[in-house]
Amino acid sequence: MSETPITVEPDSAPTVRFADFGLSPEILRALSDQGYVHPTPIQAEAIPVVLQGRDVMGAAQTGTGKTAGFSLPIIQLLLAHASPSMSPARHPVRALILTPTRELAVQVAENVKAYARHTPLRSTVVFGGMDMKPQTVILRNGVEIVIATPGRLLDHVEQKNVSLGQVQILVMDEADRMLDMGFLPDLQRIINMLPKQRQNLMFSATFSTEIKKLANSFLTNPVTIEVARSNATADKVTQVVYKVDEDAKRDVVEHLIRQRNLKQVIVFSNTKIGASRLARHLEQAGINAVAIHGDKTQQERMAALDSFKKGEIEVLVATDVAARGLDITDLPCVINFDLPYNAEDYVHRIGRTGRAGASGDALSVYSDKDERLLADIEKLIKQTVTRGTLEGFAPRSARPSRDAAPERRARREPEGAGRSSSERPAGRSSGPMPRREKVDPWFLKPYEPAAAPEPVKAATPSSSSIKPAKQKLAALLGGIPK
DNA sequence: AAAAAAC
Repeated sequence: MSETPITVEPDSAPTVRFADFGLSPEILRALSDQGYVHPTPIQAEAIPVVLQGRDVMGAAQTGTGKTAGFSLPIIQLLLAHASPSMSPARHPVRALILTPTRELAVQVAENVKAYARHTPLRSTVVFGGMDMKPQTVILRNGVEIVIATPGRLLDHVEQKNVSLGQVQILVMDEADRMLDMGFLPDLQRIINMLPKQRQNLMFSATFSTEIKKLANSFLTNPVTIEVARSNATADKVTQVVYKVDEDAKRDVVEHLIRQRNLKQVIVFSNTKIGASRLARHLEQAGINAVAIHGDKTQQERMAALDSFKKGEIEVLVATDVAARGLDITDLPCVINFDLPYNAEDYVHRIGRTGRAGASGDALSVYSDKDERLLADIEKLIKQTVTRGTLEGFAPRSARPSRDAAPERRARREPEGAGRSSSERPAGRSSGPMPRREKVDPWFLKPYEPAAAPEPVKAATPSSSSIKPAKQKLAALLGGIPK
């Protein structure tokens, strides 16, 4: 058979196929159902190691195919090794996969279900914000694989809907995110319920000191798997930042969406309220936009994601609930309405675009006060981001925004009073005043600069602000039994 | 400083 030779990278390994791993015919059939033939790098590395029963510490980001990297060998292991015959339960939980967000749990569960579809293995997903009852029925009927967010899983355990005493394999997905989100105590409680003898897989986007400590405390002699850091993916993403007046950010985002005629874009906001307001602003401007964040009901969150994926919605305005994990593929563009406080999150956010070989744009708007955030980001990604200029954008002069919250509008001083936005106290736009008695609202007083524009403490290391949290974490980590 | 996650 004479094939036209194709260009191959000089030292690329011979092409591996899923069929080479000794996976069962049922699993291979599920893969071919989906048209998968060749594993991604992390799958090629992880599958054999997991099949050997080894613990794994994997550094991999979303979009690398890590879900299949752990779920395929797990399914294989569960098929190959029968459930312990002593088990009183007919279908004890044998594999437990924990994720930091509900949407990620759903997504992982969909994958697992698809890969296991031709096997007798049952799986289900449990997470908060939804009725307990349907989950309870499924758990009580018995499942081998559970995908869960920690809080709701503990709830089910307490109600004796599920027992974790037979778990053979534990997966912690997005472990760094779990730590960020303060899941450690829950994780600790869950881990204490599992058999001491088990296989552990931990995946994390970063290899921070905290993650290494966590790995040391509950992985046994793990194999470390690391695939290319996402900094490399940034090559395909064209990044531009626009410095604008803080109060003009919403209009600028609207402008960018119109100017570029964007039909599928995620806009990231640092706050839930900011996301809601921006979505409403865009809606009122005639752009089909929906907000997704943790204050929305689970039904709303799922509906938003669903209709965005279907293309019914053009703009998804999201908090970092959507920064990681969500498999919204190949977006042409991502916009940061706020620069993220964690530079790492910038990488995750822009990772929503420029995937699978496609190119993408990551646009960010920021204002004076965010210079430090931008500097942190550029330091992390080791490149300077292009400063863009807005063409054809006409700022509306200090126009009171129509969509201000009613209570805010009521407090707003009569008439524009011709005060430029830069004169306003910094706190105004960042949230409502504390609802306490004897309020002495700023708008009743003549304006004075807020406590002298904070002197720039050049000597302060950027990590100082998160040190207390780190110490607390270290204390907790020390408390995990080996 | 804010986000997420159990009721």
